[in-house]
Amino acid sequence: MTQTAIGIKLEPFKVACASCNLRELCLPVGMSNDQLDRLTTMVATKRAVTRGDTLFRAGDAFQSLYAVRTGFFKTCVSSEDGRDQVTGFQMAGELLGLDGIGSEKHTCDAVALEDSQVCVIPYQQLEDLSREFTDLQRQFHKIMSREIVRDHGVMLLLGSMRAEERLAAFLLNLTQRLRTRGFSATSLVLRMTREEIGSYLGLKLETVSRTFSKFQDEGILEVKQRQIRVLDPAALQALVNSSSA
Amino acid sequence: MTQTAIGIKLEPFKVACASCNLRELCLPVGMSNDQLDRLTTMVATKRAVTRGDTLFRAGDAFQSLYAVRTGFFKTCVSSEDGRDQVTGFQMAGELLGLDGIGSEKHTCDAVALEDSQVCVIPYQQLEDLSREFTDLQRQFHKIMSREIVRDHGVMLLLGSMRAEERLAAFLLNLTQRLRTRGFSATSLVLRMTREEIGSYLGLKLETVSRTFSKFQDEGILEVKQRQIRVLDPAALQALVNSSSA
DNA sequence: CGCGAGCTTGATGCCGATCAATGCATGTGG
DNA sequence: CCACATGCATTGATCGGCATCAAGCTCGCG
Repeated sequence: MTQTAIGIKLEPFKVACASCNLRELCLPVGMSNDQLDRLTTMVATKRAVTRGDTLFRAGDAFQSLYAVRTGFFKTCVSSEDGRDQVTGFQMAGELLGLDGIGSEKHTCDAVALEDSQVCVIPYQQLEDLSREFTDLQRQFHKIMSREIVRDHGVMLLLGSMRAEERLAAFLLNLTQRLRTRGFSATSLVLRMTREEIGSYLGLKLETVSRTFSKFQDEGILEVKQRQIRVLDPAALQALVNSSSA
Repeated sequence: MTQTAIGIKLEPFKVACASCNLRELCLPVGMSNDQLDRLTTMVATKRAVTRGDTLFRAGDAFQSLYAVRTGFFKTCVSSEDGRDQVTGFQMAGELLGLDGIGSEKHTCDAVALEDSQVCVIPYQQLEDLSREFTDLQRQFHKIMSREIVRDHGVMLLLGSMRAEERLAAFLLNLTQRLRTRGFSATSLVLRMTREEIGSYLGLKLETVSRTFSKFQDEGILEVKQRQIRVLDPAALQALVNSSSA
């Protein structure tokens, strides 16, 4: 591992997309071995991001997308005044930086919530390669589209759900994504603070905390700081599905 | 104009992208004349949608994107229970249907709020053509990326703004987009009901109505049902920029 | 061991939801 | 052309959920 002048760690060794355990979640979905080799060459650069550091900031020139290899990120936007909003939490296999394509500048901050590693995907090269490989093109478009759909889901949550419903939806989403990655669906460690959860869900940290406590009282969760055990997933699901109207 | 069996009006005549007054807002940005001809061929099919009718519904198979040529749309998602949320309002030059790429099914309803016409963009052909023309590829990616950025802005609004700030942001966004299209930035006719505005902004229709009245009392707006005149745009801007914290 | 960041819990207040009535414009059928 | 229905908007009164303010508490770490 070498260290550049500005402190970004670059790893010269290759991690082949073909042998990455995230290949079924990430860009390479559905690609042939030849194509995977080309993709591997494109994403040769890795970057380590220490907990608390930013991968990119709003305003930075947009050059690359990033695929989370290990670790956990949040993205947040902020308006001219101090207001800011967590727009998402990203885990292994998920892409960061799609917001930057439109204006050729990043429009949000991406912050590592634990020590993390990302594959750097130079955008120009991704464009070139996706003109060659229709599967890559298709997959990339799908990823962008799913991000839009995900955002619409968050809008629904922010626009029409009450605090308990929001937190239930958040936890179900997290556990589902962890399960997809082979982790337990019932036991998890939150990587983010109550305040960050609150920002994402449009709630204050006290409300998040109270709602965790309520869920615990009701036997839905076991909460020990950031250690969460889901005792009654069906109850969470019922909350999300129960129209408050 | 012909009429198909299922009542969709198809217009056989061509409207060339090259001579469309929306070409600087839509897909063709930056393309050469040759490329524009190919694009024109691709979007030969037009479709008319009567006020109140849906262009597509959640669950419909995804085949095409749509570019609004004339008229006005809303898109809305709904959860299994009755809850639903307006996720956007689309006017001339804007694309509809990006949500469908990810799952090959549409995930929201697109409803015409006035009699409208759209250019049908067969997605498969768009993929093919954008492998040929890097400008088209680039522009398409930018449009998707901007949709993501727009959604993040809405999340910020829903997550951290109060009612007045939301409505002010909404009005500023509308007037800005109208200005881009050569319309007055001060005088506008709302195409949507108070309830639809409320759904988009995460407010009840009564709150929207009260806030309009408040703005009128304060001399910021003149409100006559759906006829709006913006008397003091700076006041709206100040509201959006004033951190409530 | 003591500091501090983050979390919990309580008391109070406010913004926006809810419930309810009225007003206003458009359209329809007698 | 009027009577009435219908959909949308306005306005008022009340209520409730979440924010806010304010203490303590927990745990990791120097």
